[in-house]
Amino acid sequence: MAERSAARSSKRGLPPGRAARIQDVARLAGVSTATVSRALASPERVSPETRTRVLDAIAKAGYVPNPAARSLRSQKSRMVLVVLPALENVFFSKILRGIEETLFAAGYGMIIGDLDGSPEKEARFAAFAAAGQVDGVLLLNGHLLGSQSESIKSRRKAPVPLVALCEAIPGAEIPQIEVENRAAARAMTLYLASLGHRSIAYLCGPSGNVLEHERFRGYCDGLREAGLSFDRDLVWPGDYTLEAGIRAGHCIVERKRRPSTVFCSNDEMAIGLMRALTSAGIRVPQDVSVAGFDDIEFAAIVDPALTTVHQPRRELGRAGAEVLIKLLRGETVPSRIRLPTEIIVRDSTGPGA
Amino acid sequence: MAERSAARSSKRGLPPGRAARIQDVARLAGVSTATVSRALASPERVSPETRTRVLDAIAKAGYVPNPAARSLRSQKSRMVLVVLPALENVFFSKILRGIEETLFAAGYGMIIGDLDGSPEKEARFAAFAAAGQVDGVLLLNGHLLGSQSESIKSRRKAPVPLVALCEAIPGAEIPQIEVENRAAARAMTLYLASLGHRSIAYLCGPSGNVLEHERFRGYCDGLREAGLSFDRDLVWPGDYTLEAGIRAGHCIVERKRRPSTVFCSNDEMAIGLMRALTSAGIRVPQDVSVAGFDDIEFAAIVDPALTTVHQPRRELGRAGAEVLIKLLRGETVPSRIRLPTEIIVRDSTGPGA
DNA sequence: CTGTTAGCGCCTTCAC
DNA sequence: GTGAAGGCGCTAACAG
Repeated sequence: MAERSAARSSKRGLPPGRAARIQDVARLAGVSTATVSRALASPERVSPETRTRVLDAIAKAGYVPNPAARSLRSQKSRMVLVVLPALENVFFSKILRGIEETLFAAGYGMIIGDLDGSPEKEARFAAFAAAGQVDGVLLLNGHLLGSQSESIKSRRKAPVPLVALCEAIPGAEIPQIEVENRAAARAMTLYLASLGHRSIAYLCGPSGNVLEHERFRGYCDGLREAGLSFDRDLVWPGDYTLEAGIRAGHCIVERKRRPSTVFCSNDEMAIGLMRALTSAGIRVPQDVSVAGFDDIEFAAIVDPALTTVHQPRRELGRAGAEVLIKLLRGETVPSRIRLPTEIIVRDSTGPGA
Repeated sequence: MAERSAARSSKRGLPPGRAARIQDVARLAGVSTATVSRALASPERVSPETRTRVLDAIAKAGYVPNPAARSLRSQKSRMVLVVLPALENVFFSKILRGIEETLFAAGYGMIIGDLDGSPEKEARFAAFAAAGQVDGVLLLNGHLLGSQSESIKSRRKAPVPLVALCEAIPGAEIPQIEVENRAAARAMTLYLASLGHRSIAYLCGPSGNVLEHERFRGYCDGLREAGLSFDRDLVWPGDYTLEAGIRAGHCIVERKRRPSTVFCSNDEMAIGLMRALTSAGIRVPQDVSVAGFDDIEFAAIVDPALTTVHQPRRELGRAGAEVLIKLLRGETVPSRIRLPTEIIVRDSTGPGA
């Protein structure tokens, strides 16, 4: 191959059009390329004076190691793939922030894979990870990427370390980081009961969602402990969207026997619900109390401000990234981390009848 | 180097622990590696039967080309760096979505660089791009990355194509995509004037922000065209945060002479402002009208629903990504694209006194 | 402590 | 239409 062999000619000085390579630095410093490499990777293995010469040469040449070459040689990309179901969902932005800052500090880059409900995308991200394009994968989507589940089931070790964030992935033996969903939902239910509410409705997230399942179980736990009976009519379907909340609100308006409080399994739905109620002249919390889950930024801003379960989202992201980084370093990690939540009492909940 | 020469031994069948390489496929199909490569890159240059054999072998081997090798060889990474000032800012999520889907469709991956106000991060992202880790950069942060400005100033061509999104970068000769900020702010100001308002206050974004400057000029344009005089006392400092809106609200509460309407240069501030006003018993829009800018998702949900300027955020992301992709393909692109906005009239604005 | 050397896996020119 | 072979830039093993 002679494609660009001309550029290979070894004159002194830097050809202006071309990025500096390790060779250029080596010549400038009067050492071998191996020494340059070592001066960068393990400075202690190089004599101080040589190191200085090399670093000077690097600065003079404006040398930046070529990541593709590095990665081909070392079989490491120093990149992590973060897979999420819907990028525009505001719930993820703070988590992403926590992930990004932690990865960055450890010298890793973050590649975003937005699933967008498309199996084609999912397959390509799986292939992407399988191809060694990334050193690890952080899953925020509640399930493994198509082919990964097969390779895990078949007992062959996953090609890259996987860590699940937010939504536990049942059956998969990968580290999982999540908040205490069940305990939090239980605590909120108990809190509502402690206000005197006897009919506590529950607005569900999408069925089949693991995280949702946990929250629902927490709600049941809470009812039981408060001595309230479970009423199927008080459990309404939803899907975490504002619209689901609004729909649920309309249902309440039409009902004769209204529950005195509605516990929504996320804030978006709670906000939509409140909006529908107040538009119809039903006062929150005087007529109906409403509680949410997540503590998104706008929970504090809506009127009335929403009582909800606070999730430490940034910490969640940090914890997930930290676990993955440890895994990449070959350190052992806990198989499951559960971060505590906190009930934030605001103005959307009041005493029950 | 004998590190893993053992694994290099060429037996038939796939050693289970190792990813398939192009060699494996070539052997399986009984052709050379060059033919495999061609069958993938330019199928028409390979005979149909050979192609079939190769594709079968690829499927059987579960072969996925190694991106690091590809990228080292071709000097292309098929990755784009997206630089943004603050990942947790909900304003960016839909833009990111538009970017991601467009890049994905074109076969590019998206790496996120969250600036987080840290010069260190900025420097590293600049180095990252300079190192050829990515084929192009999409800037959402309103300025060039440190070293980039130098290399552009010094007339050396930028090492990778750059495209600016959202905030124009003055002086930099790179393609810019943005919404009609000035025209939109003018239109909103005229709309407020058309409602009969004579004292239209303006709550600013951070000073020095280019985008903010445009909006402010649009506000001035609007005042002039409506025959209203500019009043320095009606221009208040802000910084795009909810808190700034709340602070501005408190100021209004304390004033004797209140403006009849406040045009906030983003929705967060408008929402904070409304919250502060209603808490103090000032009614929106009966006592004071409030308008925002951006049309974030919650603008439609707050009570009263916010009148604001809608930005086509997803399209913005798409357009930016498309321009960058064209640039990467060597096609010519317009130096500036301005996407139209739309005034969304909701309930936070009413007739002026 | 430093230099020499052999590839990492792929693509592409050149030759047939 | 296909094969042979070199090298993208770097680092790890080995030798000194």
